[in-house]
Amino acid sequence: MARTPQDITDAELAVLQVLWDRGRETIRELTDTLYPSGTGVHYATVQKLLERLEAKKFVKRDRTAWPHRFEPLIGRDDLISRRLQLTADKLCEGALAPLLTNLVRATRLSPEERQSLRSLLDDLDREPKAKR
Amino acid sequence: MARTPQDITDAELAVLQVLWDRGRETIRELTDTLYPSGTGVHYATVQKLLERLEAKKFVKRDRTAWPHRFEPLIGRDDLISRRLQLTADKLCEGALAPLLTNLVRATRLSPEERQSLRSLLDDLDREPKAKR
DNA sequence: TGCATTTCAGACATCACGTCTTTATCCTAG
DNA sequence: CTAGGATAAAGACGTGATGTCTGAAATGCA
Repeated sequence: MARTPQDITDAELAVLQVLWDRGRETIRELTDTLYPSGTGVHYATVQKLLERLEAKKFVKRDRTAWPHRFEPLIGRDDLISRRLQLTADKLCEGALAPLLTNLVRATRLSPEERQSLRSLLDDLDREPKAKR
Repeated sequence: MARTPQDITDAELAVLQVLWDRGRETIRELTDTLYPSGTGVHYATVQKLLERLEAKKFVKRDRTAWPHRFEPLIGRDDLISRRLQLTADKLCEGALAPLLTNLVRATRLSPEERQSLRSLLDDLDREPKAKR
């Protein structure tokens, strides 16, 4: 059984999280955020992680700026969707509905959350094929 | 950044899926199912995967039977829940609600599915702390 | 009792992934 | 314009996860 590498590894995700929070950042800025007490050894690590993320089209590198600036090409929601689909593929033959049911049961939804979920469903009723 | 091993690997999951379908099985039966054209080389592989699953408490080995019989200790829904929580931990600080919202948006819910989801929510309104 | 099957313990190869090293390139202070 | 510091680029490396396989001991059956 072939081993399938992860789409985004944990270390890569840590970098991505900072990019989601802060937007356009340089390697130096990212390194300082990720390793506040860093001795400077970690710069190359962040650099390599960004290089891999760029190769996988998850971040964009602006080479016109100096030093280069990086920004995410994938949003948090996009990644959530992707991970959910991967889970569905492995456990439900690709169907998302079982995940949905599971979540509704498992989540301790507050009345407010239930209500907002209902309005979300109402929205979907109203715009069956709208772009959002 | 420490690498965290998976709870259940892909190969282990393949074994577990058969157990979910068929219930109590021997290594031989599982091997024949997983490798229909198997030359018998795979027996030990399945054996090792079951050994690891047992060590992680995901399957139970009945040593009174001969040959030993295995059955799952974790259900498909349990694993779905676990994987969803892991995803939430990595991407939403543990909160499941964002996953739920994401799914409702992403899934092409038919009107019927929306309706059954609504009644599920109604159930939750009615039994705030019931056992199910 | 002999044989086939199963059990058990462990070895092994490959690869993912986080980290580090080295060299080339670029900007800027003086 | 040059020297020095920072950055970019390419690659090497170690550890560990994971799938697979080997060999020997144990067990049941003909």
